[in-house]
Amino acid sequence: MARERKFSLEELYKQVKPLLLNNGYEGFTFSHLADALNVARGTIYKYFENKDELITAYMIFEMEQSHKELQQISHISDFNGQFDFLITFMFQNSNLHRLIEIGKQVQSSTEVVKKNKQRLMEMQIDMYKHLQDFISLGKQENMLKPHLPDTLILGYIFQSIAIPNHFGIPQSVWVSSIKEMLQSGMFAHNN
Amino acid sequence: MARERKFSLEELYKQVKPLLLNNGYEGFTFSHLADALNVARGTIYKYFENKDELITAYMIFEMEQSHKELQQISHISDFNGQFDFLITFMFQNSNLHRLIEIGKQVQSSTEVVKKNKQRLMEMQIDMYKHLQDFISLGKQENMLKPHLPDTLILGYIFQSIAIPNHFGIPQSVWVSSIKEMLQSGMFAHNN
DNA sequence: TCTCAAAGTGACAGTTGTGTCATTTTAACT
DNA sequence: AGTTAAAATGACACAACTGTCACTTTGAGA
Repeated sequence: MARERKFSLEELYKQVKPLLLNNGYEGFTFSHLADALNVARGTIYKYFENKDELITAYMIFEMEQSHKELQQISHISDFNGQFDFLITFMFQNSNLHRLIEIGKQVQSSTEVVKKNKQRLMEMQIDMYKHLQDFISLGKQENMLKPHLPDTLILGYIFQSIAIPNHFGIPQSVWVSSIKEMLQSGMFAHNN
Repeated sequence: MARERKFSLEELYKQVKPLLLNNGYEGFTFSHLADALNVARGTIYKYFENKDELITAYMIFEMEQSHKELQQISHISDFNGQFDFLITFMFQNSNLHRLIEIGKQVQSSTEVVKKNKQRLMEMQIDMYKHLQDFISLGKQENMLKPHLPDTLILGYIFQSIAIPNHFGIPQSVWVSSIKEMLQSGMFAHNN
């Protein structure tokens, strides 16, 4: 007996993404989203109590996809393969980073929001565990410098996608340069 | 015949900084700032037409200080000295980065705002020139790999300050690890 | 001590966003 | 064709921020 919905949750999330990335947490409004969905603002309140609930729910959705993708890393046996996989993963999920930053701006208000934030936290820890295994493998195989802090190694890999390519250097050059930089740094080894 | 002012521009800027860093562009309001200064909101309008004008003016103020500091780099003759100087500079100006990001959210509206943005742009270019010289020197002295794009090298150095030190690794270890990472990467050179 | 202009105030009108809810629309199922 | 419950709507009350401006306060200088 139910009337057909004008939009699915997936469609909604798809609209949320650019709005959130372009306007940030504070700049994101139900009005904008309603416009993007060609729907009255009130309608969205049928599915989400408020902005924080919507945003955290969206983040979980986005995270779940990335998480699933990243899990594939454990099916690769050698370190070099994992390293390549991780670089590719990063470039394919380049805005995940910014979304996480935006997510930090959500103040836990409702019980639901608290639960969502909890869930997100768990997912991040879980992802981190996978990456930790990657680092461990690298150090075990004597591929990574053992004295560098794990968190710095991971941080470096993740930050590298955020480097702005202002001068439009071709993607292939850019990516291979980043790989080289991560592996052996910027100093010429002439000494 | 003028009455004494309740706050100086410097005092105002000092209050702007945390408000902007904590709440972002959209989250920054004249009300908050007025509260922080113990002043009526209307008072601030005596000095700034609107939010964009205030924020860009503040950015110029902040930039000028960093710029002056960075200029010292040209007094250092050798590349290694400049490299060390730059790392120190970055850590002392760790939020400059975020401020520039926030600055990008300012839509040019007034004529004054446009001028301020223009001025900021020029300062950034000027700073970039100094850094460009640094890279050139490094390549000339055969210290830096000649095939890596200059903008990537610079980007890499600047991103490194943004790596979150979640696990509270001691500052000295952190900084020296970052230096090593930049110089020779994360791979053990065992082949 | 008086003057006066700069500094500061707070009330007003306008805009934008929030959350609610009584009402209307829709289509699947009798 | 009629029923019905989910889906959608849009108006309402409220809150926060913006920009303006007539007015008040203040203290340096005549």
